[in-house]
Amino acid sequence: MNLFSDIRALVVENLEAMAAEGSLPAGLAMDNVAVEPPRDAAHGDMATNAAMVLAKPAGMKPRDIAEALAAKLSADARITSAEVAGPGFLNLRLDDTVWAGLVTKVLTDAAYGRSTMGAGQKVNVEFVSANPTGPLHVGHTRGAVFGDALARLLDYAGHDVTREYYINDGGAQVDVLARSTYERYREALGHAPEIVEGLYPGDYLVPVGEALAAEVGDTWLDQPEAVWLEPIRGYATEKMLQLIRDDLAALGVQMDIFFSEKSLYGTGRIEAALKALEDKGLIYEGVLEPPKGKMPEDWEPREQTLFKSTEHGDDVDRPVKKSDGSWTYFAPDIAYHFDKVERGYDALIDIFGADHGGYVKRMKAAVSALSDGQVPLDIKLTQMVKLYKNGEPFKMSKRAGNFVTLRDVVDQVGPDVTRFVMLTRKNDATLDFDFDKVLEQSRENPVFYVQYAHARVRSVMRKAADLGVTHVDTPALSDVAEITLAKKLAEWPRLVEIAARTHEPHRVAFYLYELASDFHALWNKGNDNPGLRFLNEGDLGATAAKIALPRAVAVVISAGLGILGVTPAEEMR
RNA sequence: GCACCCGUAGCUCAGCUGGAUAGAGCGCUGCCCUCCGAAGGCAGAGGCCAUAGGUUCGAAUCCUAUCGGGUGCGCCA
Repeated sequence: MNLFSDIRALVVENLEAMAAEGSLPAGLAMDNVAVEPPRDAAHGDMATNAAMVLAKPAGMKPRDIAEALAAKLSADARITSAEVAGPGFLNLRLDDTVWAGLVTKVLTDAAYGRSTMGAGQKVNVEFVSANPTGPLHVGHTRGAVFGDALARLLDYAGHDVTREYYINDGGAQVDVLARSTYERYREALGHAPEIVEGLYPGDYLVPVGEALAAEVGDTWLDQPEAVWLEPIRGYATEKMLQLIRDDLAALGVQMDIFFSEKSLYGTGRIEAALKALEDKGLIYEGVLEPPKGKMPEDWEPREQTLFKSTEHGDDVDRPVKKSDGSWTYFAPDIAYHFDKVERGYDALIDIFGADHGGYVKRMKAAVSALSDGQVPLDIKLTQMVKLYKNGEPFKMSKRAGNFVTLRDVVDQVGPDVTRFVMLTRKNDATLDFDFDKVLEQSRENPVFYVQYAHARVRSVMRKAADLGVTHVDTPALSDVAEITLAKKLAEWPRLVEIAARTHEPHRVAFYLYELASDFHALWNKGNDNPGLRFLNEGDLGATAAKIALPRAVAVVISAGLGILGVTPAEEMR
């Protein structure tokens, strides 16, 4: 149920009645008719732009349409007043019982806020997809949180969501991993490791080397690389993947599919994907122009196999084969996305770090070409996370391989705080993450503020139970603070749909903050006005009615936090 | 040089398929605890929405240009 779409339906219904009566031309498009919460509460509870939108096509004055519509709408029991305002807005006021009914709805309908707008569409969300060469760092953490929250949001809005991780295990970097592991293996057998430039220096490979030594003994010691590279690569990659899985689990992220890049090689799948493009006349041999203004030092014109991505919106065509005939990175990526298309998803979403922004157009071009424009691909970029400690920038020593890992963050502040904070900024805005401030317990910290509201409600519920109030009655809402809060609850289903449509889970976090704010305001009003307190020891019947509103607030906060992947707090400690 | 993202209060940021007088926190000023959790709340001050044009009933939002910041730009993944 969505009160705004209910009222919009009512508006449209009456406009159509007007058309039937001849007071409006027939056949007008109603698509742009909107019913929205007004920015200013003085303008009523809801406003519709119907008269302004229809004035031109109808060839009528907006105010004339608005007044005729107002007269009709007033007949509905839910609407207490309909006033024409400004250039032709129609401001609607709803009966107090509507808000009370809404609160009851929140408490009785477990699906309140869920949307069917997804209509069961199959959506694939690919995120993190970090190279399996080490633990996840802060940047990956943001991608992981964003992707998982988006997946939860889409699920909540009625989509059939698959979470997927693309393992880059086919390129040179897993060879580097193998060599780095080999040195740790030698180290475990009592030899000094030679971590030369270009190898991964991180000590997270030490236990891997030890485990390997324990398993195979000295069989590979002093053996040529050709002997051990492949088995160690497989071994180390598997270990790294396990590490990554554990890291994600610590954050509360669970992938449905781990897709191996390697599985695309030697199986004809890359060839098949490129064949599909070739059949559409999008593959050719050619020479690219050097980029203007920034001439690479060693530029030489060379013929390579190119994908005509410009046919699908890219700026230049992109190579799929290097001049030596081997695949570029882009080729398996095309094959991977081809696979996703063939698996029958209705929509694809990729989440990249902002440093991969240059790949957006070519990837979209590839999917557009491979699906004949049938499968939309949305690519969301997550911006950098800047770390701070006590207001000071937090320096990472990359040289020693000591970067701040997902584990570092989760161990220090916990998964709930990590997740919420990472969602308090739009995905394409840089995020400041201060290890101290995110744990601060003040209004400044949205995590705390929202959790505090929830904890306060739970506290009230515990006390109500102590008083013997076990049921909840229909509330009688009269004070503006109560009505304001109920209206905020009414916005929830609408907000879910907007957030899901725009692929922006941060909107949920901001909404929860606003909801908490309205709740705290009502709470404090109870300090001055005992009639607004939720508990009344002398009147348990009144208490049963009064606790409906806060309880509904907790229900929605809990649902919203669920989308963010955050556990609601029962109490603050 | 080209592409993408960003530019909103002193600071950090929201702002709905284009809607009315652009919002919140921090900071600043002044208030509210014999009262369900004051870890909160109320009120005030603070804006040429980078700049200049355009589209229309209406623009922070859409288009063009300029300025400023970030990211990326064939045989790296």
